[in-house]
Amino acid sequence: MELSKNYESQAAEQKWYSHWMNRGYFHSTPDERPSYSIVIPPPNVTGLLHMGHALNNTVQDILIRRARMQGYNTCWVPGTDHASIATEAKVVNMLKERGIDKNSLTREEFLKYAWEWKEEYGGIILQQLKKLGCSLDWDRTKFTLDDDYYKAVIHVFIDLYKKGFIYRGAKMINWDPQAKTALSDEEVIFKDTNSKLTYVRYRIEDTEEYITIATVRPETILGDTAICVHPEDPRYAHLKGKRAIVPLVNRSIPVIFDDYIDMEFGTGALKVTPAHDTNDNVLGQKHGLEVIDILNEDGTLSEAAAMFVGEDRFIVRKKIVEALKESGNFVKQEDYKNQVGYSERTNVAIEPRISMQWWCNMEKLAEPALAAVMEEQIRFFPEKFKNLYRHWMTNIKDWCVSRQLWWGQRIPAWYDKNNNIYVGETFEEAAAQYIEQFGGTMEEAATLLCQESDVLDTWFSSWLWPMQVFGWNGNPDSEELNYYYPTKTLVTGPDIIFFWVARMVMAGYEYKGMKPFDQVYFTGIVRDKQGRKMSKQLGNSPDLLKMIDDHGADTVRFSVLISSPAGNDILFDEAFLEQGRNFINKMWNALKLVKMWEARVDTAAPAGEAATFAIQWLGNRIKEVRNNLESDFSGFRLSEALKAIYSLIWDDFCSWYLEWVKPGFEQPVSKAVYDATIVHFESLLQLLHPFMPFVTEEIYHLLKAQDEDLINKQLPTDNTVDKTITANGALLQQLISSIRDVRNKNQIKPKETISICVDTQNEDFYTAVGTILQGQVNAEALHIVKEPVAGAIAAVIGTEKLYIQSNAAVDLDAQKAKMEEELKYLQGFLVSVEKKLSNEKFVANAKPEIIENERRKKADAEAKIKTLEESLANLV
RNA sequence: GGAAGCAUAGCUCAGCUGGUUCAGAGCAUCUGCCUUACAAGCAGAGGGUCCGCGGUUCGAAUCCGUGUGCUUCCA
Repeated sequence: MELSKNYESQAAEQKWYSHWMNRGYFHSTPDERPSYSIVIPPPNVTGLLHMGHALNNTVQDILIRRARMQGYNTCWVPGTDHASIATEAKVVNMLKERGIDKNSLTREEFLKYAWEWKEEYGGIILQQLKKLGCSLDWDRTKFTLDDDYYKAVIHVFIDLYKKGFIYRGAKMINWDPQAKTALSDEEVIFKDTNSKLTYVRYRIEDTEEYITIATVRPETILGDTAICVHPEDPRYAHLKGKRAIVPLVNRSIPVIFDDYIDMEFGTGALKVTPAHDTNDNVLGQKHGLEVIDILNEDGTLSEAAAMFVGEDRFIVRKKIVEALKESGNFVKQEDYKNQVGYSERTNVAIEPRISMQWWCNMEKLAEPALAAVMEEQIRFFPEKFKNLYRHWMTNIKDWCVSRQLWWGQRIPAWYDKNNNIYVGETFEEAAAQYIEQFGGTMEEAATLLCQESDVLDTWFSSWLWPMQVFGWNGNPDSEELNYYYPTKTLVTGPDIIFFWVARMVMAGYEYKGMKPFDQVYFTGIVRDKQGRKMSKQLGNSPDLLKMIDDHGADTVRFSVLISSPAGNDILFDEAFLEQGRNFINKMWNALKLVKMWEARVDTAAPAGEAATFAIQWLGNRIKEVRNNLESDFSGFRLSEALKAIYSLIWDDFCSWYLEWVKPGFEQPVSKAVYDATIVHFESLLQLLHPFMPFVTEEIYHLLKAQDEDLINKQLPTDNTVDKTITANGALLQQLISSIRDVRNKNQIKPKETISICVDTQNEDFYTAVGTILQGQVNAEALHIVKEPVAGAIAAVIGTEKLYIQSNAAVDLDAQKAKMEEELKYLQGFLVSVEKKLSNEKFVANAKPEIIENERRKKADAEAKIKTLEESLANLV
């Protein structure tokens, strides 16, 4: 078969993905094997694949593919969440384009359009994950608004309501005036904002005295219901019991005293607007202040403001300053930097607002969830996130779970005329409660009761994800659920540790009595070269699909992973793509070499001692790396693991092994060598497969006709390493490199042959691998000697004394200098080792293996020094 | 204002339980090679007071304290 010059990723990726799918390798059903399950962090149904997803999902795929090769029954569950706000915004836009106003639609009509949108555009991201090579169990694809899922969420809501955790109440919330919905604290992003601090004076009632306050939100003056000063502030002590007049609206408000006030800030006097500021609200409650809500739900001023009614809050902020100037209440304005909350979804400034919402008390739920992480029943990687988690869990606040939207699980509560609440799975259930209390028929109840129009926060559904994807609701002890739950590993970003991770742990303990996962690996955040977070606004996020088309999924996976140390942020640079491409090219060329040998296999030719050594050496190196991978994986040091495999393939296999066993030009290759090479190549591909699944599967099948696929090939468990062989390999490498260095330094042309003499204690070693050594340094002869060789370039490698004969002029001084430098270093080294060994405290305190190691170092150094000294003495 | 993390080669970063076979990788630089798998390559080389200071220890890039600089989270 003719191989193409380069690996062609597109064809191979399509071929293998559909092959794997057709064979059903990704699908899992419970069996006698241990399970290894992962639930995908469900991407937003409106989402498109970006670098963060690429990292996150590549990591999950690596874990799943490796587990599959280790004999686990692997199950990786895909799905999306309905993302209330984001989706509703998309649908509203779609409607706008069609000339339809959302407000003209009934809820049912709107939801019809929403589902239409979801069917057409939702889940694009799942198709994109296929491109990336993700081995997800597609038969299990879940959506947080699926019927069973919807019911599960409603069930949990009702249960928590009955337990008294969920309640309805008017509180200060974060209001998004664009999406016109409440947001949880976690959905608000605080940003440094350039504001203006406006100083305004309020006249003290019945006097000509004024008190000056400073505010960044002068428009809220219209809702002021008090002025507050510090009780110990001498400047204002005389105002006790006095009242002030709100400018423009001339409302009389009390001057109150509270030590909450920071006397240093501004003028030390604060205007209090309980309806529009969280802290003011607390003050208002404490002092029994009136609450005047001057804003509408869209951020315009309401009738209660009495001025600027219907105008936007930001416009009023400017206009009111003019009005204050006219009325003589304006004092001054200065620039001021402060933190302003913005909606995570719509990016508009959040309006603190008092609003009737549904809340979930979290304290009880948090207890077992906190303990689980602190006591490491659930392990966090990196561990530092335990602190963050603990901090949040011990300061947990009630969760605002209602959203003023239509897309989502509608809160199953009905109200009567008097706002009594009836909660039930269905209208009938709720109505029955009403009838029991007040009598009447179902028909009558239907006209009297109306359902809450709000839906639940999307996170209120995704916190059930690890359970409900396995059909928890209605069947909480199914074989299926018990087999896959708890899942093994959760892979997610630290930015949703509160939104999602913590809440899943709570739901897990509350509803399954068990943790949802054994361990959580928090990946880093993908940033651009300049360290900026990748975002749509900055436009610094590369088009991932284009990248996959251009470079291949394996290359993209490689580039993302190689730069992604455990849990640290990664600075993505497209230069990593080049490294990945070159790596694939390297393997492809190795394949070409092996395929060239295929035609020249000689069944009669013996492997020979040298090639046999090379085969054994590489076999042991592979085992060694396989051992190390174990710990890299258990600590999620995936970039380290990939580097180790990369180096094993490029350096050990391609640069050393293949060169060592390579037959001469157009020479036959021994069948034993050929077969062993194939086996080694396969082992290497297997190690790499989780990281780069397509190219490895492709090469694996091109190597020879296979009766299984690489994706399912089981990793060997015996990894006992013969250290003598690996040490001999290292020595051989060192000899080769050193002699090549000598050639370079002495400007011996590559084609010029040399002759080597060696004074050694290990004659057998040279008998075995001498041909390799000669071939690698272009030496026509290799002799064992017992005496120094005159006129040769002398070099000492460890305890081997080498003499290199060539046509090049011998620079004795240079050699001498080099050896003396080496000797000096070794002597210094020996002194430090001896110092240690003669230190009683060291011998008493250090671990035995450390001491043993020091003794070995001492003997080693002494032998090397002896050899060097002899060589130096003979240097003439 | 509270908390955490980071500071290692020109650049981007590894370095897991303290111990000279760990001071390392990729890119960049220099030298020599179009050697019949690979110039997307091969063979070599140079380059670092492991941020400053102090401490613990027989021993510190690694642990502790402190200063400086940067980043992030929370309020």
